Amino acid sequence: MASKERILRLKDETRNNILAASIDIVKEEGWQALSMRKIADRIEYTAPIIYEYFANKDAILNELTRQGYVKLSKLMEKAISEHTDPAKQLEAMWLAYWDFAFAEKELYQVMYGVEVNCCAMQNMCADIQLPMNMLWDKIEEIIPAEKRNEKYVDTKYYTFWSVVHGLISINMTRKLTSDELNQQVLKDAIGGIILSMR
Amino acid sequence: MASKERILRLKDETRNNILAASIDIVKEEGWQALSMRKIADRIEYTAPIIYEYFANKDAILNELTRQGYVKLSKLMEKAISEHTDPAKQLEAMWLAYWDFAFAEKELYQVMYGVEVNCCAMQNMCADIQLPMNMLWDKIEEIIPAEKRNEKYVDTKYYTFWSVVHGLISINMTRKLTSDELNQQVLKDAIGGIILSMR
DNA sequence: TATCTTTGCTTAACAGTGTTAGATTATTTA
DNA sequence: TAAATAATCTAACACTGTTAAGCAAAGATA
Repeated sequence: MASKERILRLKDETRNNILAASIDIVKEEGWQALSMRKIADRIEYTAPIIYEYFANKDAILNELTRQGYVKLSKLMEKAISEHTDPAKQLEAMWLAYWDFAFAEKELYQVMYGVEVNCCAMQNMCADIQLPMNMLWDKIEEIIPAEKRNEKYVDTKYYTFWSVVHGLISINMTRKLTSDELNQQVLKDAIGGIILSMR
Repeated sequence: MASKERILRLKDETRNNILAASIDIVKEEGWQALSMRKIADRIEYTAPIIYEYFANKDAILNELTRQGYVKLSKLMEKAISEHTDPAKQLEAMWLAYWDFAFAEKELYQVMYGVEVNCCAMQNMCADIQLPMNMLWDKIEEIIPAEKRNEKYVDTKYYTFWSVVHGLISINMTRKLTSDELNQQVLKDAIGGIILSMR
């Protein structure tokens, strides 16, 4: 009767192998290269048996996403445990979040819907850089002459852009923020950064 | 000889039809539903003729991306023209950016690599909400009792998250920020928000 | 006008995708 | 050993992006 357990253990192993193969493929070739047949190749099975372990491809992504959040939670626990001051703890938690994003880039991508857009970022033409330049120049204009230098403008530019783009993409990928909250965050952040520049 | 021009005009029209059909499909069914054959159906041709106008599917996305940046630039010009104070102008520009993102949601998605992740956001399980809750609770802990209420914590939480996630995804989709700049933005923003809370 | 060439467009195909049904093999049970 | 069950594979379907070959109409040339 112990053989039942052995078999269950083997099944569990295969399930893990599927997940491990998936993340390996993604790390080597990117998300768009992940296919059921490629996963099957790695675990030395044919594609249909994957469906004995996961309902479909999305279910695999879902499980990887879940594991990503678990990993992130653990890193945050660790960050907390390394400090006593709550403010320091919070700072360490966000830095852990940052580090996680790049240490587990592929997981972060699927967790938060970040596409590595082969095409869009190319120096396709001037059009793409125009909005960025308009903002950059306006920021430069506002900064008092004595503080004004390229690095400072860059910092402010990316701070603005990060908070606005971040809030937009959070809104687009989940649907839990209220309009009122969005406006609050937006106005506060923009106003705050403008104040900090003068 | 004027017929040459007429024909060129017709070709240009077809090119525009391809782009218009593409964005229509995306608006109706999302980016993952966009296919060459579907585009061809809409413009009443077969798929291969699209390749007379665009090298491949990516080239269509690229052109839509470009047009997105042109639209965004115009909206920003308008924002500038409606104010005289530079700080007001800058604020209006970011608000124009925000409005554009939701008015032209599909364009924004392809311009900035935002995936509408059918799966990830579901209330799949507690694991997903854990990191968020940890951060939320820590923020609540830091805020002085007299200011502490749910709305305020929410605002600060989303401000933190937006700037960190925004900077991460900007880094992941383009490759132009330096490590030094990232750290500068990150530390400044986190430190700034923490200060603003107390 | 009759032939030749170019253009516009389609059909057919290739290699790949996720997914399912049916057949086949191997293992366990009686 | 025979029957029943489980594990696995083959084959297929309906898609995907993309390319090559072919056809039919239009234009140019003689």
